[in-house]
Amino acid sequence: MITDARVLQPEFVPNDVKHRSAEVSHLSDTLRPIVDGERATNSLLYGPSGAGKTCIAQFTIEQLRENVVGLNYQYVNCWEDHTRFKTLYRLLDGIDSTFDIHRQSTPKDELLERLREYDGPPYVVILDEVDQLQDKSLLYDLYRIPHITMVLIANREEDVFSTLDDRLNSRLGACPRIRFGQYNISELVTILEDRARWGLEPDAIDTQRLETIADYAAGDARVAISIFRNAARVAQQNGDDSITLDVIEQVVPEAKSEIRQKTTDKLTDHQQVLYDTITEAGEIGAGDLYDAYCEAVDDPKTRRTMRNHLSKLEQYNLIFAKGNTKARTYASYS
DNA sequence: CGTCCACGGGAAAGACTGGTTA
DNA sequence: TAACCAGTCTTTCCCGTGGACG
Repeated sequence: MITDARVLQPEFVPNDVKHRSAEVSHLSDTLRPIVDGERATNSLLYGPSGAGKTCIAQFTIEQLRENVVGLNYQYVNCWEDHTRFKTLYRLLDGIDSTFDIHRQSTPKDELLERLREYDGPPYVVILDEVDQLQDKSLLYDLYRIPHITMVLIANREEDVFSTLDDRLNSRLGACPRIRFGQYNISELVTILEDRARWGLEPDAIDTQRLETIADYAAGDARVAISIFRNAARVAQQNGDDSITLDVIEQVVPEAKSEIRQKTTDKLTDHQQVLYDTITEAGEIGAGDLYDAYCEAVDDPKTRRTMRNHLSKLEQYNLIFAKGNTKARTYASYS
């Protein structure tokens, strides 16, 4: 039933994107100077998850590459590479300059220096989840490298700018910001229709079922595609020749938890214990939480480390904190 | 109103890890 | 093989905050 599994993958970037033409043209206008060999301004894409930010950034740059010979670009997920070193390393990787980098023999700021010395074609870098970047001064360093153009991506623009210092705010604060809203049901349906046409046999799924999926996804294209992919997989395993309503309803929970799972997989054991404890308790204060945590693990870390973990969990949108000082409590989503 | 104190979070020193070098 | 080192994680130290309590 599945004819092309690639188009069902979340990272698949289609040749043609739907419902985002305004955003695409805004971003490509911003990047246009590169076509004429001039310096383009940096930009920020922001909006809720599953609104198409990453997809549109990659799509637009792919388009740009058709017009600019040798244009280099690199996608960096600052969540996965949240330290200064890792982000820089990945940026150098995008221009194949990592071959002789060793921690030992490479002086401290050799990585940045090498980026500065790069004199190839223009270099467009996508910094996804840029609010997760540990050391924001890296943005300033990158800002000062003329041939690098940054496309920043975040959920909320204030997450980015509130953590920048003054000099960065005055520089990046003026950059074009492109807002992405949630998709509505019919937009999600057309997105899924394309994937169905490209990746499934004809008549494997009808519009009504796609609407059901879109409904469950609540505006999040990532969730929609995840439900879609899982439903197709289960239907194929069952030997069905089409995706039934039952199968869709069956995979909704696992599709949604799949996305959360991706997050919790990145947690350390100690962070996982904290997260589980909070989820179990529903809502818990810092003192009780630390006691429960010490009970649950053999070698508890200090309170300060727990606070570091908690703020990490909060950044990951796994938990949220209510109140500020003494009366603060932690609770988990879902 | 002043004191107390649990809490959050910045800064910096220290510990750990895994790969390099002599 | 042992000393070494950069990056990263953890701890220590510390200060500001704001609710509780007399």
